[in-house]
Amino acid sequence: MAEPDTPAPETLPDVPLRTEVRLAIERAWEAAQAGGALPAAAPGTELPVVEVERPGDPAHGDLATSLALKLARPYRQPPLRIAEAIAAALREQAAGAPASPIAAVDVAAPGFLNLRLSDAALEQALDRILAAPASWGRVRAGTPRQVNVEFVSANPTGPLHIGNARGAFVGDLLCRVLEAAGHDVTREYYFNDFGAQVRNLGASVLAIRQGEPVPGDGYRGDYVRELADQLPAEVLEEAGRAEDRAWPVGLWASERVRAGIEASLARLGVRFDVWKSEGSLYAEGWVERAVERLRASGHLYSQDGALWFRSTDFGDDKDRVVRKSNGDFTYFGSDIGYVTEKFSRGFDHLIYIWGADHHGTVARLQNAAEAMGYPRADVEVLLIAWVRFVRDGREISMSKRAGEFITLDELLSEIGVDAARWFFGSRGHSSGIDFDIELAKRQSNENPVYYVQYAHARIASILRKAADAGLARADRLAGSGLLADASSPEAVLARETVRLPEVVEDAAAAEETQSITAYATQLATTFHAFYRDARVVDPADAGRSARRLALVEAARITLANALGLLGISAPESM
RNA sequence: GCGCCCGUAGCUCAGUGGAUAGAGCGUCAGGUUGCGGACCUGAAGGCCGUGAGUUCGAGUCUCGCCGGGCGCGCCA
Repeated sequence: MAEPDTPAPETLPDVPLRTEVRLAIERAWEAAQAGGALPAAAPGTELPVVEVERPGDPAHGDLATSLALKLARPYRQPPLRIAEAIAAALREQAAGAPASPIAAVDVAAPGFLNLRLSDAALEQALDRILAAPASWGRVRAGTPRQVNVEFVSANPTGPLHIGNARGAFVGDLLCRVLEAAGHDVTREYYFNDFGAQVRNLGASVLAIRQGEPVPGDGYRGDYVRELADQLPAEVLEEAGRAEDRAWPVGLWASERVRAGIEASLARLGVRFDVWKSEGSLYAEGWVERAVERLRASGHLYSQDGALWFRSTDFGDDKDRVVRKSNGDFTYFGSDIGYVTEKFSRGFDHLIYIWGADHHGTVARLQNAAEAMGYPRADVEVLLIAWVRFVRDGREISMSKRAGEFITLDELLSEIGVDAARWFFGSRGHSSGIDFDIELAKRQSNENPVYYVQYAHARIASILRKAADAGLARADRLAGSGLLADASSPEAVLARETVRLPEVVEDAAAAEETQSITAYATQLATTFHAFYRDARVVDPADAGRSARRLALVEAARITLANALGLLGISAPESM
């Protein structure tokens, strides 16, 4: 086979190898069809799409597809025969294209196509990592979107507690993954500066400041006392003149609390692009206009002095009140205005990250969006399952009003940001979690996150050792013969290292991050095995050392970028 | 009662309809004259809640049942 022309690595398209292989299979399928090796599909049957997966057993090659099995019915032919026909077309294709990523094609019963990647393709991928490390793991989305992700959105009536942690991490991780997959993401925090709870907070602060008892449904907790102590004289004076004394104090207090929340989130590495206040939706007329839009299209009616949305027209159990008989809009009314406001900013996809206890309100939001003419699928709600926080076997209450909750800041001082990010990032958002604080503290030293970070630190140490020994890394692996032995430690590590873009692609498509933590753990394991079997720094063989240095540097970059995607640090030493 | 989510190893959890169901922790037995032992090798441990169905193929899809969680306001 001729030496393939290697384009400058920085100009290589960031197409995962898996995607190249999928496209090759599609072409082979078409060729087999056109060449008469495959019959016409039986009428009325649906043709499958080509899916390529990593086989669990390395003996089955690097990539595999069950396409032939799925074609058996439409083609009314044994799957093995179909597999052979596509395999033949693939081999012919690869023979005619020296740069083909496919080195070998095998057919396995009952009809799998098992493929092995070429050394040249793997080496090129490694060179691409070394040439442009910062962008490694970023992929081009099929259809890039302007995505608005709204999360946390806790009312600024008290500091964030550990119950808010999951939503904060899940939201931030999702944003990072979507960005890596080529989408344009805006992180948004929606907060209530408008309703009764703000006044309630103000009344509580005022009561404490004036030495009166806190109202029965008021807020307690140390932070309320601190606010009372810090309440400036001018706000107090203003309250004294106001008809509703709690209101100005509440506004002042909630802004203080909001700023505190922003600072807490910053310590988690979570930053928002937009802080949107509910009051601004009214001030700018969004709610009124959205309601008018629903009215004009016949989706509203009046009853008992209230204004109702015909949610049942869209399959809801009951209609929903938009404006109460006292003239105030409901929370749902604000939501309707907010949807239009978000779309007006040019987003084509909205993601809301809500606690599972809000699931009952999902349908009405999507129904209203649909009624206003927005695609239902572009108003997506991810429900985060409940985290049951336990200390010494006893559930911890998270009530702000009772004031006996654990704050986010306290949690992080106990287990650390990296461990917390890993904990939430490695679990699906829809399963309930029991979180035992004491257990988490004890296990934080055994946390897999340190295993991955250790692998990174170990490579960094090797690179330092190599520099001390005056060994340089190879500037190019393509054509180096590094992978000549397919069962060598080098080949195993290389195959694992080049997978990152596929993992990112899958994570973004699934809107989950577990695949990334799982991959990072796997890559760390593969590296540790490599470390055991292959000495990198060896002055007696500078050439081999140079190639291995390039390989472990590619693995290091991959580990660092995988951790970076999760917002987790990749230390040079631990 | 209705709706949504969940049920996988002792524990905490992964598992885009594909080949022998995985990881970490825990338990047990081992490993270092050399680049970091926060490491490595091996073992034990599973009727994937349960019963049917769809499929060439089901932990994954459909339906029923059992168990757990959360909702079912002119609250936010």
